[in-house]
Parts: sequence; C-alpha cells; structure tokens
Amino acid sequence: MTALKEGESVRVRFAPSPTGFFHIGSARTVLFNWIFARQRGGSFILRIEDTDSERSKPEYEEDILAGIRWLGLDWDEGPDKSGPFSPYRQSERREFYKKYLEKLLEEKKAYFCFCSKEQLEIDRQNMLAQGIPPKYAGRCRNVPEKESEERRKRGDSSVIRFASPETEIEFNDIVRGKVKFDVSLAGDIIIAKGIDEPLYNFAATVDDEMMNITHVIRGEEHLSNTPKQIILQEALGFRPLKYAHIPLILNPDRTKMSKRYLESSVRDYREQGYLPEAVANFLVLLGWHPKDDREILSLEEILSGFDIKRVQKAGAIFNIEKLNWLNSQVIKNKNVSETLDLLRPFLKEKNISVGDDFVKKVITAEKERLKTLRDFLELAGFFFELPDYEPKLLIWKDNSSSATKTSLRESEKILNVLPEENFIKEKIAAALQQPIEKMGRGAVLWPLRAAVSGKKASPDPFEIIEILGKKETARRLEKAIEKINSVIA
RNA sequence: GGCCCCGUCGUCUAGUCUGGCCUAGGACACAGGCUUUUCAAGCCUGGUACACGGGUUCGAAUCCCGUCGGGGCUACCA
Repeated sequence: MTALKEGESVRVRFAPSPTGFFHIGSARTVLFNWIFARQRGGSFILRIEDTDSERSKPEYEEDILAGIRWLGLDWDEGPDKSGPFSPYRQSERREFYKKYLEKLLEEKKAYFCFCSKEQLEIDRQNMLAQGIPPKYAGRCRNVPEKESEERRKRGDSSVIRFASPETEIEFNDIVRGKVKFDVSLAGDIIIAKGIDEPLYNFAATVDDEMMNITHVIRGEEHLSNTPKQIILQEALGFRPLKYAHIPLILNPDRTKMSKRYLESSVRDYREQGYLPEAVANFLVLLGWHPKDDREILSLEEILSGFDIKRVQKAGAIFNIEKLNWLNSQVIKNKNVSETLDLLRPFLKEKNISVGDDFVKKVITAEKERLKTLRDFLELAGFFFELPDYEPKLLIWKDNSSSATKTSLRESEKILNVLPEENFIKEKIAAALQQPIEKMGRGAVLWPLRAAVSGKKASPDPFEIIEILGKKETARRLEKAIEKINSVIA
C-alpha cells in the first residue's frame, strides 16, 4: 500500500444501514476495518447509513453497536459519541447532501428526471428484448430548466439523476489489484429521490469526503458501486480514496451467505454460546492465514500478524465445524470462574439456581466437552436433575440383567459404607477396586456410570460421584436398582 | 443477457507477484490406532487438491492464451 503523506493519518469507516440485525459478514468487515486502523494508529469511524427511512430501525442500530462491542472492538467516532465530524447518522446530515446536490444541479452535472417507474420499466423491458444492456436512456437530461422548474412546482414527481460522463474508471484495489469499469454502461444513476432524500452512492461519497476517510474497506458486493462513487467524487472535486474489497462469506452452495442455510446474525451466535474471541478468530481466518500456521489467535496476535494485502480474493464458505473447534479451544483456555460467568445467562435461562461451588465442579468435569456454552445445558443437565432413562442403559455389553443388578448392589453397598468425607474420586476409585477385580472394570463401572448420569455418554463415574456426593449417589443407585428389577421381573 | 470478480484437499487456506527448495505444507472435518467403563480431550497414523485444454520454458500450481465452472452487481436498498 502507498505510504501516507507526513501528518496524514488513516481513517477508515464501517457504514452499515440499520435494516436488519448485525450480520456476520458485516462483523468481518468491521474487524478488518478495525484491524487496519489499529495497526496504523488511525481512526475507526462508525457511520450509520439510514437514508432509507422505510427500512431503517433504531433497534437494528442498537444491535449493530452492541454486536461490535461484544466482539471486543471499539470505534473512535460514531453516533453515540461526538466527534469532529458529527453527526454520524446520515438521517441527521441531510443539509450537507442538499448543499452538494444543489451544487451539482447548478453546474448541470445533475438534473431532475420525471420519468415514471412504469415508463422506466417499459424502457427496460424493451431494451432487454432488443438485447441491449438496460440503462436509463437520458430522456430527461435535456429538459429545459424552465420546464423542469414548472413541472416540479406543479407537483410532478421527480428524482435527481447524475449526468454520468462516458468514461472508463480504473482503480487499484488493495486486495484485487487493478479493476476497470465502463461507467457509461450504468447510465445516469439516480442519486437522490429529492433534494432532501439522497441515495446511498451519493450520501456515502459526500460523507467519505467530509469525514476525511482515507480507505474504504468493504464487502465485494460493493465493487461495482465503486466506479459510481468515483465519478461522483470527480464531479464534486473530492479527494480520491483507496479501496479494499474483501471477499464474501458464502453459503455451502457458494451463494452469498443468508439465513436460508445458517444463522447469519451475530446475535444468533452469541445466543448459541459462541465466544467473541472465537468468532473474531474464525472470521479473520476466512480469507486470511497467519504466516506461521498458528491458527488459534488472540485479538492482539491478529493485530500483529494480519496483513490486508494477503487476503484471499475468492469468497469463503462459512465452515461451522471450524468455528465449533475454535470455540471449544477458547472455552478450554478459560478458567473455571470465567467459564461460570460466561455460563450464567444460560443457567438463568433454564432456571438452574444452585451454588456456584457446585456448578464450578460440574464445569471442571464437562469443560472439555463443550463446543458452545449452550452445550453445557445438554451435557451437564444430569448433574442438576437425573433424566429418565431406559433400564437397559444400565447393562454393560452383553451382560445379563441379574449380573447388572449384582454389580449395582455391590457398588451401592461399598459406597454406603464409605464415609462422606471420603467422597473424592481417588478414594472412590480405591474403594471400588475390589468388585472391579472380581467382575471386571466394564461390568462395574458402566452400570455405575449409567446409574449416576442416566446417559450414554458422560465423564467417568468417580468424578460424577464426587460431585453428586453421598446422598444423591445413593438415591440414584437405588433408582437404578429399581429399574433393573423391573426388567428382571 | 451485460459488466465485474474469482477458481489449490469435502471446507478454510500456504505456495502464485520474484518459475526449480512443491513426489504441493498447515488447520477443520473424516478414517484407523493408542488410551479406555462410556463420551470427550490428548497423542500417533492415513486418504483426498493445483478446474480443463493449449502454449512459453531444460523445468509451471506459479507466466501467456482459450474453454469451462462459480459468484457479485445490474433498485426511486445499502
């Protein structure tokens, strides 16, 4: 990348439109922008592009802000804090757009267009039928000033079009290299619905200039908007910007990621019990790879190793398996109290309210099995309440029911005489040595484990018994014996 | 359809600019094994990829051309 001039600092922005919950693809765009700014001591600006008042909702804006914070990222200027270029919400900046719109109109670089949507659609179909690329033919480009004014006064509905130059635009994209577009193919684009209602390409161009943005890092879907914004900049006498279009996140069928296949909003992942570190780590790995092949990275490590020039050009399929693995690794690296705090909202959801000490023991026993925090509910639920299970679960391999009963009885007897203070796994294991020698490990331990967990898979019985304690273990063994009796009878 | 972008294991990718060190490396997933009372974790082992076709070259995943395939955009959305 070209070095910046002395004293000039990097300013990047994330400019979402609050028309839906914070999307996972947007999260990656934020991440890349944030990294870019932080690596260079620059500024990261958050700008809300809510020019579409129909679709924009305050709750979506809140969700976006909350999502960015959740990821552990921050911004220097934005709608919630004042900054040198306030306001940072486009709906509050209409006066600026109006000023530039008037300038364009005055200089005859833009004009009012009175064509109806219906007429436009007919034109479109005609061009398509003739095999010509559909674009606005410029019918209203030469409407005399007077007539235009009269028609507007009369109340004829109109939009503002940019009188697009017939030219080719070439720019150097940081990730894709040289990209060339023939601007004339797009025709005269509509830049505003009216003098107070700017549209995306126009508003974004004005703001990027006014907010002193130096680099635009955004998703590939904006690649074809770039030449439109460049011709607007040129017409307005604005500075040129540098661009980086990052590859899209894809569905398994390689189309743009959507709800059809996978959860696509950040809040979904949070609610499923993914941790922000894992999500950020995963997202940055979609399109970029660390030089030394170490893939489990903290934000700090990402910051020191990431290089936007090395990001992949092709889109990347969202591979949930890898996210799961990364998430399990992050969980494994948390200590017990951290994990407990992370788990609290999930526990609350299920109305599990037992002492922290007990939950901590359960966490220790189950932590390495968790892919997500939510898994804890399913995996460790039996510690809080014994699930109902089939009697045959108690039977080890092809042992008989009566042998299973004998084994369970034996274990029960031993555990009943084991003093409460000796309910720690080593002592429990030692106490059970005798029947194990007599009947074999599987014949003793499988029924025991099934009895205290009620599940096909769980931590080992010694650990479970220690956590459950003498009383609860006895209760569960009794229940198991009842069950096996019912089979025998 | 038009414009633009892209194309290395099933997936994410290293390598491509500056051709040889690539009999293509890593990770996830998968299979097998070790451990073992189950599951998980951990450790070990394994298989699978340069889209295709032509060139250029002593030599191509890497350079050139073509073909095919995929995607994005083509709004009075962003």
